[in-house]
Amino acid sequence: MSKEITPRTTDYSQWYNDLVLKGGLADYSAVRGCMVIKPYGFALWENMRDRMDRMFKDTGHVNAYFPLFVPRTFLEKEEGHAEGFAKECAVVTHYRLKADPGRKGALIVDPESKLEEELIIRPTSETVIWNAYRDWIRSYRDLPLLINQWANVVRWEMRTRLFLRTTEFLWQEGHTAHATAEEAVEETRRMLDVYADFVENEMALPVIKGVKTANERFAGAVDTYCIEALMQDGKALQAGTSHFLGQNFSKAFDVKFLNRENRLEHVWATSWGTSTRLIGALVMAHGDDNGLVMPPRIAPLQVVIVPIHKGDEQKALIDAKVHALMSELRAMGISVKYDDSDNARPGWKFAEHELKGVPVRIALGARDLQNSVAEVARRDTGEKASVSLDGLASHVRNLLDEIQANLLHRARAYRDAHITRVDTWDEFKKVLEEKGGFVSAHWDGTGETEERIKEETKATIRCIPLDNPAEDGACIFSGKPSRERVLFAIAY
RNA sequence: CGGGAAGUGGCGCAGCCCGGUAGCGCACCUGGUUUGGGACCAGGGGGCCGCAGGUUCGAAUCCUGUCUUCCCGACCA
Repeated sequence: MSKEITPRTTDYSQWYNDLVLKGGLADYSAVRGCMVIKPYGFALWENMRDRMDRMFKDTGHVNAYFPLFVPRTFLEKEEGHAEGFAKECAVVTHYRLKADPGRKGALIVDPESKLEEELIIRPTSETVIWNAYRDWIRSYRDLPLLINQWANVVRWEMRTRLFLRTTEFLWQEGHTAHATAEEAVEETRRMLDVYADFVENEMALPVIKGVKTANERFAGAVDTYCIEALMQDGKALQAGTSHFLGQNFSKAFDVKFLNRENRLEHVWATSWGTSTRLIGALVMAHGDDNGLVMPPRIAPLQVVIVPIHKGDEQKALIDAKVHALMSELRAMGISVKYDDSDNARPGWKFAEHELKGVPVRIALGARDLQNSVAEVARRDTGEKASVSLDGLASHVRNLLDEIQANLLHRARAYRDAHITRVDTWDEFKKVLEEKGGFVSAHWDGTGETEERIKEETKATIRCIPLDNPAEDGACIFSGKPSRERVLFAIAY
């Protein structure tokens, strides 16, 4: 079973699909636009989820769960929100089926079961949650309310791609309520930092923190902050968002609290989310033509050991060494698998584990045993080294750290090399066409200009970086004065 | 939702034009030999030909519809 992977240079999209499908992360399903997350992909998601969940809890948040269904009238309450999501909602209109009188065994929607009010399958949960918060919040003593939810959501997209954009996807959404705007903004920024921390340090993906322009803002938000990552094809991908919602939802759902002065005020809100889309980012940022490359810290499997032997006597000797090594590694908290199945030969196993992106592979043969060494191969660079069995476990532990650091370093070097400062419209178009990546350019601050640029180049403003230095200049498109550069890119 | 392509054992494909009841490689099962980068020999199992209609004595093959996927566009995390 040779699993050919389309090289990136031949067809980047196909390469991505090959990695996801052949790497065993996910599969297509019988349902349009929906995918099956397979055990290997789900193990990855679980690792990501667990790390993030810990970080949320460490910053004072608790988990809860709200309904999948949103009454239509809820969605209507916040105007911007309603407009933003209306076009991509799945709607439940009936609650019962019945036998089709015309076709034996067939079912039809029972027209008698029409719902008085349609239920929307949540595209996000602001409305149901704020409707509940109204009853939960009375005074400033109830604040801040810091809640997160792990859930699935549905957005009826026209065109789907595994992990990057599917009709249903898994995510986490934090929804917090605060007594003051300052506190809510602080929360928005804190969670953005948590995301950046997670994505960079666990996923080894460098991100740029920034603010969205009005055009790119979340429907219903006052400000949308984001982390933007760069993929190997030069396209940007939004890896997480954190919104300052102001009082938009508390006003829409009439959520008030008594402040210390005994006066009623609307509360201030935030919401923030990351999704299984991050897996797509991971695949596209680190993968190569041999398959996936998993960052050690979230890899479903960190180390695989492959025995190489002739006959059972040799195998027994290798087994003994391997079992000792495995206990040592496990004691260090490292996940390890002994791939001693007899139905595949070493070469096949090597290729398979490379496809799956296992960070470290150890091959142990009779020859190695004689020399008290093992062959240690790292997935990120493909390098192989002969390493003494003595102290091998701690060598591996260090190597995992090194791989993690190298992946981040490599991705950062690529990212940094693909942030191009341009000052003319010709340059701007040229860089987008020929090089890709982020283009740092002056912009006059108007939505019209942003639109025009998008029409002509497909590039959008990914963000206005948070640590952006002030710099006087002229808008790349209109020539009007500008006070700072913003980051453009063609995005996923 | 428009334009293009594709759906045949688990995977990759041939067969379709010219209708006659399905084949190849890999994978799988059994036995044996093997094992340092995708092993070999022998034997064997597995297919509603995406689904639904229609034409026909007979449909993988012709016709109609429909579903799913890919690529490219318009919309979005």
